[in-house]
Amino acid sequence: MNSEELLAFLAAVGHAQRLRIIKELASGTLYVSELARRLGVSRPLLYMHLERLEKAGLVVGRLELSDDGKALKYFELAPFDVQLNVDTILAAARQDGASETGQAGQAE
Amino acid sequence: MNSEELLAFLAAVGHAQRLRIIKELASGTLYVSELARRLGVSRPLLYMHLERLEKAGLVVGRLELSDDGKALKYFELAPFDVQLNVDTILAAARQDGASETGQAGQAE
DNA sequence: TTCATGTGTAAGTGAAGACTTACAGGCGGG
DNA sequence: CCCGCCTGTAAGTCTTCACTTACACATGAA
Repeated sequence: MNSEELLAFLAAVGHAQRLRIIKELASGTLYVSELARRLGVSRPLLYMHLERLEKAGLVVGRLELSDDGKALKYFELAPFDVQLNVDTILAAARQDGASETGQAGQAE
Repeated sequence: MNSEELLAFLAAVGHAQRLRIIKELASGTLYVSELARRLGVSRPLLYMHLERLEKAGLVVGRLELSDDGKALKYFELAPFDVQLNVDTILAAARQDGASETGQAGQAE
């Protein structure tokens, strides 16, 4: 994880609404409209946030067909675990220059 | 650490400039003007960021008098270490309602 | 006194992003 | 056909926040 990815991650989580989304999804997968109702948030707004969370790798969405033929966009939490301290940040910065040496290390 | 504090922390770190400030301060304490020069940032702007970092508890500043009588505002990193995953976030949320029971637990 | 260093803040500009309203569909059922 | 549910996205508004310029003030040295 380099600086850019770390930043995207932190900026994604560092927002009240998105934190709420994570909390809600923690209890299980939901589709967008249902999630919007639970959070009391407009669907387009929720879309924006989900998009951002997905880009940062915090959630993943998939389109599914329900029994009665309706298309439902389900979102679920992606497992993430980032230790945040000075060393972590410096380590991320060190990755920036390093041109992907080593054959595809662990976790991204 | 409750949701509010966690959010302040994440929002503080989730910004490119402030991440740079942390990196720079990682190598040692600096006073504002010097830090501004190193980062190539205007001093008032740096002030804003430092203020935010200080509120979130990431840095601490103290005013000192140099040998030649000049007042220098030094900033240094405060030790921080936050594990960021779903459980951590849910744990923070759980603290929100809990009205400070238990006599002053560890770390804030 | 003037110049160079520093702290601190006020006030304005500008861009980013959060949020809304409004629309384009698709499907099933009355 | 017209509702009810859903997915998408476009196009605005509006607020927040990043950032600049400009000032007031203090000190030590020339």
